[in-house]
Amino acid sequence: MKNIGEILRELRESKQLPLRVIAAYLDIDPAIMSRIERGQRKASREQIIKLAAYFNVSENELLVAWLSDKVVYEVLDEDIALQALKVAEEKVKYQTKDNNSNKNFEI
Amino acid sequence: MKNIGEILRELRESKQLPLRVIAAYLDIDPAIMSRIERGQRKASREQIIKLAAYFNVSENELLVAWLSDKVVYEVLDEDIALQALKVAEEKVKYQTKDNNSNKNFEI
DNA sequence: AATTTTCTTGACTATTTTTGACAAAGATAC
DNA sequence: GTATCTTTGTCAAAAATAGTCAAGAAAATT
Repeated sequence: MKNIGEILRELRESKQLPLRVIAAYLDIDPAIMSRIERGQRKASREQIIKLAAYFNVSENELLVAWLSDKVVYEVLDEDIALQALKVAEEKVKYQTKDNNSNKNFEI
Repeated sequence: MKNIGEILRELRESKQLPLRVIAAYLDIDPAIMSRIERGQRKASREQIIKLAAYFNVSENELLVAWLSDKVVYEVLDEDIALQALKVAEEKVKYQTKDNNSNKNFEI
């Protein structure tokens, strides 16, 4: 299962493009793009969407890879990671079924 | 499924304690504790641990409630939330089985 | 092998987010 | 109706994030 950085690097290399070109497209420094591909920086949601369009790949797939990476990063050093993810799933399911219960996530 | 704020509030009210007391124990302003209970502020990991000890409840359970809330908050406005959580689970499982593969989560 | 291009990294800055304090207003309890 | 408790708005400090720039390392080209 690839993380978003690996995916982006493979997409770019498959087109034989230098970081410079992608970075210019996103209007950021190549240094940042390098770090994103190596998993040292997080891409923003908007950057992922632009990249999906650029590479002409499924926006959803790319966003899932990106968001799941963010989640993994959030729980990674916890040994209760899996437990927490399962509970989070329950909470998300519950919330989407009953839209009224957004009550306590107002942060 | 209760979120961490509800849990903390119920614990406190079951002991009939004012926010002031818990806040003093955590060395924060009661206003902050109020917001934590109402889900408007995130507690820190350390605060949760202290509270588990204070209320004499399972630290693990409290941490799971807390961490899953954080995860839910991270994915909440995405309609790919569930997909992302499932992928995140896979990634976490994979990572713990093969410790070598921390490679691309170095942020 | 030398040169050019690309990539990576470290140091620095700016911006945004988070965290907490304080005070005032709103509830509740007595 | 006074006192206590809770909530909310605003502000400042601290921390986290996102970016630039430049120098060195690696890779590709000639």
